[in-house]
Amino acid sequence: MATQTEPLASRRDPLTRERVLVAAIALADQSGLETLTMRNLAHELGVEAMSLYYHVDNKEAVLDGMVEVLIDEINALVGDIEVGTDWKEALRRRILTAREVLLRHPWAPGVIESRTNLGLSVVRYFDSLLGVLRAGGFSYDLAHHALHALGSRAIGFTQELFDPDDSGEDEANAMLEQMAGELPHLVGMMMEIAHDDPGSTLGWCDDQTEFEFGLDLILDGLDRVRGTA
Amino acid sequence: MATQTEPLASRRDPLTRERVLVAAIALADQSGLETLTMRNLAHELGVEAMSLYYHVDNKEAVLDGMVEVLIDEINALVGDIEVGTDWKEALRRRILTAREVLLRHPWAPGVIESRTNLGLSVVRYFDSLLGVLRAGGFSYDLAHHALHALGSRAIGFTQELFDPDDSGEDEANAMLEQMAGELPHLVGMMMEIAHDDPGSTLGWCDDQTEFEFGLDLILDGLDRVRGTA
DNA sequence: ACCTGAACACCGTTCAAGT
DNA sequence: ACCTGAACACCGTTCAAGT
Repeated sequence: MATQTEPLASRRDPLTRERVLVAAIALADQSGLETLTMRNLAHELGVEAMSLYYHVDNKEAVLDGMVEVLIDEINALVGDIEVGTDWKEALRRRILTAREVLLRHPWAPGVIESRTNLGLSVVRYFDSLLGVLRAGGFSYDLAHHALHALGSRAIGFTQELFDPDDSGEDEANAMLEQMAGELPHLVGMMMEIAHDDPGSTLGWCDDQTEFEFGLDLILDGLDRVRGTA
Repeated sequence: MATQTEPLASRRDPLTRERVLVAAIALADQSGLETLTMRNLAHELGVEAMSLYYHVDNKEAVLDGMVEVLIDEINALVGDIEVGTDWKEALRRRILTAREVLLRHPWAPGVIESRTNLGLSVVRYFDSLLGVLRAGGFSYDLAHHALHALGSRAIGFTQELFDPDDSGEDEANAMLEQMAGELPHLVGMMMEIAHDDPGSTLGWCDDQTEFEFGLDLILDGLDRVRGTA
């Protein structure tokens, strides 16, 4: 326990690429991606902004590296999951494991989707998914389609179009009621939900439930086309 | 035809919110989203940057408005599609119509996903999808799950994780070959593709085919759970 | 009502210079 | 080898002022 109380890295330790990336992740986790500026990041490391450029090409490289660190973490967890017994379960467990990691880093989905080309760790992750599919009897061609069909779900997230945890909930409800004539099905749905579970309207979506519903829908679909083709 | 040769709007016409949004879309279409700055946009309209703020709250409002205009266009096209004969076909046609519009505006997916709350036009679009599902016999609850399962596919796009049209293709191929030992399934897939269709490796994905494959997989899946539940 | 000039508080980044 | 200070070219945005 004595070693635990030591600081992880003294302010006077020389900077490394690794330390920069870890600090960037911590900063984005705690304060949000919009406060991740080169100046803030440098300040967090007890250094001037320009020092970062000695260890990292530019800000894009920082974002690339943050994703890399995260997916490496996923790869480490996912490597222990056995392949071959049941491809659907093996894939499902990998994806839900990846999701657990990403859920701890709300900035990750947006940053991942903004990368123009993904690094080696993501390639490794997809190679392992491909391995599961192949072991499950998929042709390369069908496995390729499968990964496209899963899309970002393959690494454990979907970008929700309407994010409910925002403040504009009451406002949105008011809009809906006012538009009752123009949006008949939407208000019908809201009314049924209000009836079944009074008090909850827009905040009722359980992201994890929806994610697993969609995931299982696709996995079951793939199982069927695998049998057909 | 004489009226056609007249400029759409004289430089001296007073600015309107509408003209700002249309110009913003045109600028993003032609030069990419990164060149859509308030200054550039103003210049395009023959005006100073600060004049924009008289018609628009801020840049976020411009982006909101651009999405709004786009989805309104989709709604107009989609309104003519009949409901009721075959829900799957009706939904499919709506989604593929939306996709056709979005494909003309490469910046749209990213901007849509970056909105914290979507406007009325998107709500209207989803109401119409809900209508199709209801007419097809879906309960509100199942229809709700269905829209979540479709995610951004419901408005016609998926964010591709690896976008192939970029310049780094040869580089990526070189990486793959070097990593042959570590990425057995990926190189196996590449080799099979190279064998079947020599010369094409990373650029082989047909986005439209993959989109429709995934879409049909989900629609078929929904058809089955509808029967079950 | 509609537009502008000057200015502010921020960015990421370069470059020559320090130790 | 590693870090810094000053400066540059950009952002979005405010505010008082012009017509």
